[in-house]
Amino acid sequence: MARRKVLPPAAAPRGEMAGPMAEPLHKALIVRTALDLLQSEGLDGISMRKIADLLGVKAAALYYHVKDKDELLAMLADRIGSETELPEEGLAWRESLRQWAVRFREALGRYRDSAAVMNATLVSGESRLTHAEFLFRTLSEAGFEDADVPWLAAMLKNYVLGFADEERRLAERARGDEASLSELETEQSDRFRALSPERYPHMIRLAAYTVSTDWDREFAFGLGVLLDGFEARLSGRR
Amino acid sequence: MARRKVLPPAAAPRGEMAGPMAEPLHKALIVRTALDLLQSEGLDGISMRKIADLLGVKAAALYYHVKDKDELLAMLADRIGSETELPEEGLAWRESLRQWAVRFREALGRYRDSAAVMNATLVSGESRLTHAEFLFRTLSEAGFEDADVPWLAAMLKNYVLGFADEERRLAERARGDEASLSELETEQSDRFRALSPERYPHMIRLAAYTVSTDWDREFAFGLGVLLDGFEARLSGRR
DNA sequence: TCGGTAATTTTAACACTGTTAAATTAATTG
DNA sequence: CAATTAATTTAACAGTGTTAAAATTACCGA
Repeated sequence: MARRKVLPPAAAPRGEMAGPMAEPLHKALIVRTALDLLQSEGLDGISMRKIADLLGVKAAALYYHVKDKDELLAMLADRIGSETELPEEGLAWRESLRQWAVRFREALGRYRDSAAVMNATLVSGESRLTHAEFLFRTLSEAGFEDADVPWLAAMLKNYVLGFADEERRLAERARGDEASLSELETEQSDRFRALSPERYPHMIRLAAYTVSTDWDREFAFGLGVLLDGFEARLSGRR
Repeated sequence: MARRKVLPPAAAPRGEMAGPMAEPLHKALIVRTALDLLQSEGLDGISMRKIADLLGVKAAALYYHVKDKDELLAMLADRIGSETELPEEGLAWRESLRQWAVRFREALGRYRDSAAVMNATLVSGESRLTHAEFLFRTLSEAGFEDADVPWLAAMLKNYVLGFADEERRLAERARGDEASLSELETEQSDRFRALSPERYPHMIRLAAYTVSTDWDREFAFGLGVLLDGFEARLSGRR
């Protein structure tokens, strides 16, 4: 009564990274499939049953390899984070942090709802811990006070995550506007047309800048602002 | 076959705020109940059926007054936000933004998972729009360039939300550690004991600062850093 | 007061969700 | 080949958001 055969004999080269020598194959396969599903359906579209379907397996089988859906999501988050390469050694702290932020955002940009996935899970995996350690070390060696370092690190991380989320939100709204444009009459941003110009004059005036925008530029801008703040705290003041 | 009687005749004074003259009573009641549930069970514990139970009603009844669970959550977010009083007129921009951030955080602190609720919903309600308008106006009148204003506003908002979320996360972990302390042996922070000191030396050294901490002080610190960044962008550079 | 209409609420169901225990099948080892 | 372990399925539980149709309640004019 031949069943499936998810790479039973071959595969699993073993020893490429050694580490805990842990699970050789299936866990990674599940994560990869879940990542595909994340890409095509978004975070809300991820369910154990759908992942199992994609693997040609019943949902309960997943629980032999994975404890929880939470654990699975944490693994997803760690895989996404793991695509961020740490900056080379020896850079000035500001440039080092800047590069990290840029690359982290790039990694987030490669997957749908990635920021939401990161926010929904605790830091526990290898790669995310490594990143935290990098931030802590860089800030510490830059001369920031010990008590401040964790908060500065959190600020930088949250800036990137917040920006990525904002990006997604606005992109989604843009998509929604397109849809309602070809479906019904409304010509510009649905939501903004409804605003009373007397109550929200500045919002209406400035809304344009949030629509057609150069994301890379704006990300760099905000990052510069934040790092300026860091720098102010380091030299002089306090 | 006498049924309930959710304030049928009396109540609904009408005219206290006029506005769209809209729904007089039930919508507000549902929101209030949902807010209670949020307080006692957290965001994950909120379900239409539980809200209905608390009201002595079947779940489907809610859909006569409310379109969606999403709409309901958006109303929750707006109610939470509405407890932030805007700073008085005439303050310097920095002090004005500082006060807004402090008060917004206070409002978030009054409800459980409030940051998550804000993040899970689009800005659409009265109060959140008013806050956005306030930020836009303040930044605009402070002299920041039009194109930058929306991003600066987003940064400030995201800082407060990110901090509130971090606060909740760490508080939750602290609670988890207490539990495992009285349940099993582990003496300090579960998660950190497991970290290899050679891999994550800085994290381990600095972890202490994230445990027993003065949240108010740290919030003010980060806020100062951020506003320093704003200031640097305004005077001098660029 | 009665009857009809409109405003609400319930009943019942659909199509999902995460998760577990027990039974079953496949693979591996002695 | 037999016995043991590994992996998967079956079946079920308890819950989720949401909708259509039926039942009920409230209201309002005749």
